[in-house]
Amino acid sequence: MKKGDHLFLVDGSGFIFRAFHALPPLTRKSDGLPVGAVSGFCNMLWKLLIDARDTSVGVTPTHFAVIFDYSARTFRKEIYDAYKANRQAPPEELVPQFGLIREATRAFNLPCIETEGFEADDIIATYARQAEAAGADVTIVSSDKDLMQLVTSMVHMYDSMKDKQIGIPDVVEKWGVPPEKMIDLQAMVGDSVDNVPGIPGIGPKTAAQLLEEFGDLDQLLARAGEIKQVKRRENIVANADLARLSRRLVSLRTDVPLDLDLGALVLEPQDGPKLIAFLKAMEFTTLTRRVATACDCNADEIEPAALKIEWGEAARGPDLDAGAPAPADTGEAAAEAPANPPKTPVARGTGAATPAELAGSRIEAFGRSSLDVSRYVTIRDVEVLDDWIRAARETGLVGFDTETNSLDPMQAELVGFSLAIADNTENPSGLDVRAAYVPLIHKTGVGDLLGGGMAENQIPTREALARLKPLLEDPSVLKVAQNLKFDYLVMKRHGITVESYDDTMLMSYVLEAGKASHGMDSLSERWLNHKPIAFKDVAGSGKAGVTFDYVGIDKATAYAAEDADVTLRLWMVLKPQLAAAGLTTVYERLERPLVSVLALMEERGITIDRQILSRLSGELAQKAAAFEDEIYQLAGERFTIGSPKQLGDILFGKMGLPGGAKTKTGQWSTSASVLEDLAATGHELPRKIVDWRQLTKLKSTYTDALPGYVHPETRRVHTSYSLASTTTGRLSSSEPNLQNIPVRTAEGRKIRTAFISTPGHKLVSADYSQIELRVLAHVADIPQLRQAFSDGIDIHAMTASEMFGVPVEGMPGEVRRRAKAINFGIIYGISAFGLANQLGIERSEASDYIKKYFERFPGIRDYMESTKNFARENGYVETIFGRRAHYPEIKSSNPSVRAFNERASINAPIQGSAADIIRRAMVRMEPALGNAGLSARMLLQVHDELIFEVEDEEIERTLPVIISTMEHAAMPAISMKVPLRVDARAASNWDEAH
DNA sequence: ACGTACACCTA
DNA sequence: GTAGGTGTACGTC
Repeated sequence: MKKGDHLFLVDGSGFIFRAFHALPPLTRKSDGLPVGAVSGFCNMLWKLLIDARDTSVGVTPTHFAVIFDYSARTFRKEIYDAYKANRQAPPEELVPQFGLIREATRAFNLPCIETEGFEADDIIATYARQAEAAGADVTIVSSDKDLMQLVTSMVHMYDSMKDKQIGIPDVVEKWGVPPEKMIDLQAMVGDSVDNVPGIPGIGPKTAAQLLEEFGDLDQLLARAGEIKQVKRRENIVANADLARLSRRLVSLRTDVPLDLDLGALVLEPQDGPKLIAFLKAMEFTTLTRRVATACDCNADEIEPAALKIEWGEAARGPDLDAGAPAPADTGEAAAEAPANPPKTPVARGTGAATPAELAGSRIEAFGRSSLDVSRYVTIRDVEVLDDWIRAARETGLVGFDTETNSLDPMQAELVGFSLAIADNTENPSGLDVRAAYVPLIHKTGVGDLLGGGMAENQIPTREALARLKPLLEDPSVLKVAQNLKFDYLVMKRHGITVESYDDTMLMSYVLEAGKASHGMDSLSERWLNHKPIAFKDVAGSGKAGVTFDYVGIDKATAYAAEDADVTLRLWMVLKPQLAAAGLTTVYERLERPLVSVLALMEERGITIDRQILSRLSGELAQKAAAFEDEIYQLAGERFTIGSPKQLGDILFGKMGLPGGAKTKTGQWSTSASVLEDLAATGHELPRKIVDWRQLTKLKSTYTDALPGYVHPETRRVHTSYSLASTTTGRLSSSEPNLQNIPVRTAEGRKIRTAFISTPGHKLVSADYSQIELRVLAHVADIPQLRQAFSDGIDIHAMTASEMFGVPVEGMPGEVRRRAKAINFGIIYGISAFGLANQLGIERSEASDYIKKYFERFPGIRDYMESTKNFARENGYVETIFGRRAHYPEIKSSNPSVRAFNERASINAPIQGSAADIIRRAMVRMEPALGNAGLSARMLLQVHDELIFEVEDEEIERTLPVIISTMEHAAMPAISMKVPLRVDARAASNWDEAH
């Protein structure tokens, strides 16, 4: 084992315990063998392997072992006879499962490890320390506090049930002491379950406080006389020996003799048939199906394994006859991860051996297939609708699309919906798709003044939705949509929360960000060789355009059913490509879960105070008008100040001022920087233009426009986030864009005061400090940067000090400003031209700075070079989580196009990794708040900042949850080499909270 | 009515 | 120097 390797150590006994208690006790195989714990264990292990496997970078385990307790008789029992004496015998139905679980582990092709006389924890400790010494990272899959003493910067724990990483800060947060003091803390506190005595009257809080004061247990025992509280002092003095004994009991041994050395723990590929044979023997149908899909095996052709453990009639528990026994599959389903679509019927029967082959054959097959428009049907009564829904349930897969009368999902009314089903019983390659449209509120007539009544023979919306709801909310049926967030919101507003879904737009985004667009029409042309009917061909456009409820039902069916059909076909083409490219984890962890999170945020919206905006607008109008008068005076005529062309004529023509830069159309530029330069040479007019522009910009874009976005019913502003419109993985916000609300100038900041909390609440703003520079320090592994961030030093001052040899103390502001510009320049893929522009210095001087910078930080130059080379070789770059950003023009023969692509590909891993981190934080935020019993509502995201609305009384408890979730968001996939820092504040408006 | 250029707001 | 979105002017259809 070596540096860069990653060892996963699964606490098998802990897994069994949790699996047993998480599942209904009566889960049995058809012959009565209880298998609930086995089922839970297999599901948890499978999920862990899948979650960890698919990414090409980061957390991928290279070594893996599942560790079990051997027997109750351990060395601790020798030390202390009462150890674990309280422990009851395992429940009767668990006994036969221990052996099965070991068999299961071997069926997964994983080392199954136990050593006589030692507990699983000791084996884990031994392996963890050995791996750490070899320079490898370790993840201990357990949430047991007894293992927390092992946590270091290299060794983390991972609670797979809660998907929660436990690192040093989490231990400190939970117990009040760092991991290395956990032994002393446990020794003092004791453990009633394991019968570790501890010191009476000392709990975790007191123990942490005493350790803080005295350093460690030995010091405490030696100086116990100093403790003021009489009772506490007496307890400690009287029980000093018990505390020392307890310490021996809770200290994990790191010298357990091991049969297998680290090298033998190398993670082997799954043996599909072997695993399936075991799972079939256990009658775990859902997991069997899922594994078969992942391995592309045909489970029907595999014989169930012969089990070593049989369960005879005589051994049946009496409870089995008492009530109806639950089928084995029911218990298994209860342990499934909620968002995991269990059925992928069309994935089988193709004979493809690898994901890449499957992807290739799908592309080929679907590129040739044609859509059978004649089979599209209009559903006009519930009986037929029920038939379709039943078919969807049987297939476990359905294409879904909504039709509405507005592009704004917060305003849209549901006009109809369509379903597409893959009929794979006749055609195993899954090409046979049938689709239907269900019109709900189509009108007759053209919607003019005469109105036009409701068209006939439509299912009442209420009735149709009552039928549809169980399907959309059924976790065992996978719903496939294009840009699902829209449909998700529309359905949510109709009381339906879609569960188990895939989004073809997001799949395309993960596969091809930067290379191609992800709209349905272009996806269809690209992958299906089919041009779908254009919306404007059914609904018209412009003045002649109508909303979809005024489209005739026949035309609507052709359009809408086709959308569902195309979506389902796209899914079949794109899904295997994710696996083939190793991008499933990116899609499942960074994209798909954000659909519901963002939908929720958009639905919540944020309150704006229109009075404040209206007052500001008036002030801005007055000030702008005053400038206009002065501008006309100075220009000697009236003109359209907002027209760069007219302004250029005045400045550079009539007034004869020297022109600076040119725009790309050859006009003289009138940009702020040009005008600033002119102002500096003593001209009055340019300065006034700049000021006028600022005022009118604020007025038109913000104070005048924002009130128009207030929702008539909610009275709040609901932005729309786009998940798939940037190359790097950032979100974007529009209608209105709430990611560019002014903050830089005092005048602009006033607009932020109009974003307010509802009564009894505050807005909380939490933002990452310097996240992109921290990511840079991590990916380029720059010692000085890592050190500075670890020490909490001003990073720009440090840079300046390194470069110019100026001490940080008393550094002139200008020196720091230059270093700051350079740091930003680095992130943007620095060029001498750009840096010179930014700093207002000569290109040659900027060039010298860059040279100097690279001398001081050679690792940055290396990073940039290797990133560019990677981009040239692969056509894309990757974030630390494996997200790809494509730059197909990086080899352009045009030097400026090429240089631009090089800078962008240097920037993308940095910007994109930061974007991935906050995405992970957002995905975890809702459950984190929920688990903490907090009602805080996440409202907005602004790239490195999250804004929440929090009840006044909950603010104090909420801030640490938000901060911790954000700071630990990279883990466990990535252990950052620099800490992430988050600042958070609460106030009644966004300006003060920020 | 729609598209492009320019300018300018954010991280 | 990176990544976005929007308003205005002004061109084309």
